[in-house]
This record gives sequence, C-alpha cells and structure tokens, in this order.
Amino acid sequence: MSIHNADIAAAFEEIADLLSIQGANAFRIRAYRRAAQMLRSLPHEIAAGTDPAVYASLPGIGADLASKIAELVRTGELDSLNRLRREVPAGARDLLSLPGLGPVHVRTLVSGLRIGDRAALRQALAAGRLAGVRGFGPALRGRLEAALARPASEAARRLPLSQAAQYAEPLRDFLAAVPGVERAEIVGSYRRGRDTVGDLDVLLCAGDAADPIAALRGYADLGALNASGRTKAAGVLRNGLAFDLRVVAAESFGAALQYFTGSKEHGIRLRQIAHARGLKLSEYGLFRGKQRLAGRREEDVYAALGLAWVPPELREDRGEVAAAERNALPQLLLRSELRGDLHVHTRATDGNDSLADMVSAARAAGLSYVAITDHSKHLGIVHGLDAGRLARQCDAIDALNARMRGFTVLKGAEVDILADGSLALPDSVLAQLDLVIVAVHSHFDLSEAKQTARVLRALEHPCVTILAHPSGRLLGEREPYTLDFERLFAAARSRPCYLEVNGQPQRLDLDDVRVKAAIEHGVLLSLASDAHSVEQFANLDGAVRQARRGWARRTDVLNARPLAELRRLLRATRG
DNA sequence: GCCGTTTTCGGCCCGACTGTTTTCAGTCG
Repeated sequence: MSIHNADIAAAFEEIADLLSIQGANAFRIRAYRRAAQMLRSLPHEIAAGTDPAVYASLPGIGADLASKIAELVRTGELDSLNRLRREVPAGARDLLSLPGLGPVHVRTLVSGLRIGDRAALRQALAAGRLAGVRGFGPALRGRLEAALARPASEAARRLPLSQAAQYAEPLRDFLAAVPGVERAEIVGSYRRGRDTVGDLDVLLCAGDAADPIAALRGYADLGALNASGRTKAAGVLRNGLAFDLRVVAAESFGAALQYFTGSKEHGIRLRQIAHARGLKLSEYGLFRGKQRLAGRREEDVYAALGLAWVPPELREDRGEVAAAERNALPQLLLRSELRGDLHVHTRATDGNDSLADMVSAARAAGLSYVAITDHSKHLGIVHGLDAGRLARQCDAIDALNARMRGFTVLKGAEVDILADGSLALPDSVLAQLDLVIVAVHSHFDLSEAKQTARVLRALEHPCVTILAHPSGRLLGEREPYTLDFERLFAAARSRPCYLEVNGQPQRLDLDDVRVKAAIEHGVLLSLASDAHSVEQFANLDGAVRQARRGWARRTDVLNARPLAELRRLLRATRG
C-alpha cells in the first residue's frame, strides 16, 4: 500500500491533536497543522517519485517533519505518533470534537479526572462528578450533556454547495431586508465556491442604529441562537446547519469581506504580510497604528498590501498569495467562455427530456455545440442503448443538424468500463461516434493497483475521448475509489485523451486539487453538465466554479474551444 | 517545529463571545 498525501496529513493532524491535549507548545502544534494543510493542497503525490531530500523544501516542512514524512513513506508508520497514542487515552482525541471542549478542558478531564472518552464523560456528568471542577461551570456541563445525548450520526456534516445555497440565500435575503442593513453577503467557503459547505457565514454592513441580530430572532427557519453579542451571532437553522453572522460598518466592509471569506490560511498569509510591514490587518481594516489605510473595499485591502485582488475561488493558500505579489495570477475561466457541453443525456436512457428539448436547452444556455452521450446497454438501471438504438439516435441527430444553423449536435455515448477495463459497446459501434466518454459505474472497491490498471486499459482503447467523473465520488454518499492519479494524468497526457470536470452538484469530480494537478500535467479538461433534464445545464456553473478553484484558464478547457478546433482535438484522440 | 528585507534566536495573525472571573483564560472562527 502506498502512502498518500492525505495519510501523511492525517498523521500530522493526529499528532497536533494529541500534543495539544498534552499541553505542548502552541507553535509546535501549529507547525504540524500547517504542514497537514499544505499536504492536502499539494497537486502531486509526495510519496510517488519524490526524492526525500526535496521534502524539506516544501513550505512549512523543516528537517524534522521531512524525516517524519520519510519514515511514513518508508515504513507506513510513525514512531513518535505511536508513542503519543500510548500516552493519551484512545478516546481523548474524540472529546476535542465536542463543542466547548478545547485542549485545556480535555487535559483536565484526562489527567485530572481519568475521563478518557465520551462514555466516561457521560457517566461523570450523570454522577455530578464535574460540579465544582474548575472550568466546568453549569453552562458548559449543560452543553456537553446535550451534545452527548445527540446521536453521533447527527454530527455536523458538510452539505454540497448547491444544497447549502437553498438555506443561505433566504437567510441572506431576510437579513438584507432588515431596516438599516446596507449590504448582506454570504461569505466563507460558500463565496470561495467550495464543493461542500460546513456552515454559513453571513456578513452584514449596517450602521449603529440597525439591530439585525435582534431581527434574526424572528427568522422562521431559526433553530437556536448559541451566541449573540452586538456585532456577532452564531446559531443553527432548523435543519441543523450552523451559521455565523457578523455586522460591521461601511468603512470596514471590504476588510471584513476579505477576512470572513477566508480561507483561514489565506487570511493568515495576508496578516503576515501586513505584520512584516509594520501594519495590522483585521476585519476592521488595514492599519498603521490608529490610521486606517484600507477597509471600505476588498480590492483596496489587497492593493494596500501590494497584492493583486485574488478571486475568492483561489483563496486556499495554494500559492495564490505569492502569485498575487508577482501580479501573476491566472486569468480564470469564465462561464461565458464555454462553447459547448460534451456530456448530456436524453430520455432515450435515464434522462427526462427529449433529444430536441435538450438541444434547445443547450442553445438557450449560450452554447454552440453539444454532445449527446446516453448510456451504453450494460448499465442495467438506466435502460442503456444497444447498437441498434444508438444507430437510430444517430440518425435523429443527423436530421436535427440538417435543420439547424449555427449549432451542432455531436454523436456520443457514455460507455461503461467493465471490471477488466474493456468497454461495454463493440468497437464497430464506437468508431462511428464523434466522441466516446468512458466511466466507471461498478466494481468501485477494487484495489488501487487493479482499479488503476482497469481505467488505464480503457483509456488505451483507440476510440476513447474522455474519462467521465474520474474519481467516482458522490459527496456525502460515496468515497472516491482508489486510483493512482499520477499515472492517470500521465496516461491522459500521452494518449492523448481528456478528463472531465463533472458539474453535477453531488459529483464535482475532478475535485479542485486534482483539476490543478491535471492542468500541471498538461491534460485538457472537459467541463460537463452531465445534464439529465433541460434545467440541468445550470450544472455548468458548478463545473466552472470547480475548475476555477483548480486555477483553470480558458486554454485548459477542451469545450472552451471553437467547434473546428474541438473537432481537431477529438480526432487527435484517434491516433 | 518553522523561519529570516528587523532576527540562525526569538519571534510566530487577530478579535468576539462565554463563563466564571474577582481581571481573564478558553474556545471558536
């Protein structure tokens, strides 16, 4: 088994948690957390073909962490972590996730009271053993009892962005309508366009006279308000989604927008730059002493720090601050630059709408070409096409093209990759299509070696154009299958064939980090709606957002090319 | 534990709210 960046990051995060329970130096703990965060954002696998001598050149990795990475890659284990696991009770780390319990309180529980997991804490609370313990007043004890009473499955779960939007936008609109509120914005990971959202962050601009936090108590969807002061409130909606609300004045709104959009790591970079220049950056503005240098507009804050304005999608501390300093940020892809959509279904298989309606909707979405790619027969659940039905669909497309000006329908199919890497339709059929999408829809649990061999074999097929939803993940439902993406990218580049960024809200696959990696490998991307009904061409917005988070420019995208160039690129896949 | 346009040692981002304080530590974002 090979070690992935995420495994190393998880080990470092566990070390950080355990050290914090032991009361170690806070900056030492932060070093582990930052290293973990950096590793999760790295666009290549560090264990694969990286000279261990190079580890220490990564940002936030010094001699010590480099040697720990080397140990993990070599042995799959970490001595120092194993030692920490022996020193701290096994359930103690889990206690950190309870609301209101930080490392100091957990240390009190573990070393002072021999309470080392949830069950022991529940018992101690019931027996009244915590009454009178320093730091554990009645309010905190009540919070803990409530949290322990909730089933673990209710533990805060990240929602797909599109789902979070259904709650965020009404909340924002409600607050925007409160008298005295001048602006209301959803910030946080929502504004950054992350695939999932853990909680909602809402920022308001209002003068002293307005009291939006009081008004919030009248919001019909409010579940509970856990904290509320003059400028800040925190609570949960009825559906359990947590939110934070902040109120600032107009002269601070831009700084607050920057601050609460995050990410946290991006913000820390900015505050470090301010600090190095003898300035102070907070949600209230950029200050020299008491003098506010910027704050009203977000652009001004970046400019006053000597930085180009960074699009929110890039604010993940993945090199964007350094690029902004050099004025070398990428010109990110725009939705208006997409010329077509290469993954669309009709009711011939599992779609809802007719070929003609899907084509009309594609035109209405501002596109100039679309590929119809219904499922191959093998996938039982979707009434897949056999050779005969596919041939009739191709005739219908020919007839449609003959009637239309300025728009082109391409003939395609989404073909299953069978367990052994062969395809579910015969070559004679595939050869007649303009493009062939292949996808894994079964046997998700193969070993990494077998899954990789399977997919690479499919990509070697001379008719194959695009690999759809390459990781197979379904947000909140199914983990990605294990696949060696380094080899996938290399294969796609040399073949050549193209990788999809699937815009379905539950998929968003490739993810942002892998979009960036694919681009760095020189692989072109196909941004697809995977629409199964006319309204789902809106999925293209999600695909674009995801691609932008992976630093995609127009030139990195297959379907941002005009039709003639697209046809040339499709032909290039056929050797 | 990391790092260098003040530094190879001594720093390391910033502020609101809560609870339990008798002046502030802890948690959170």
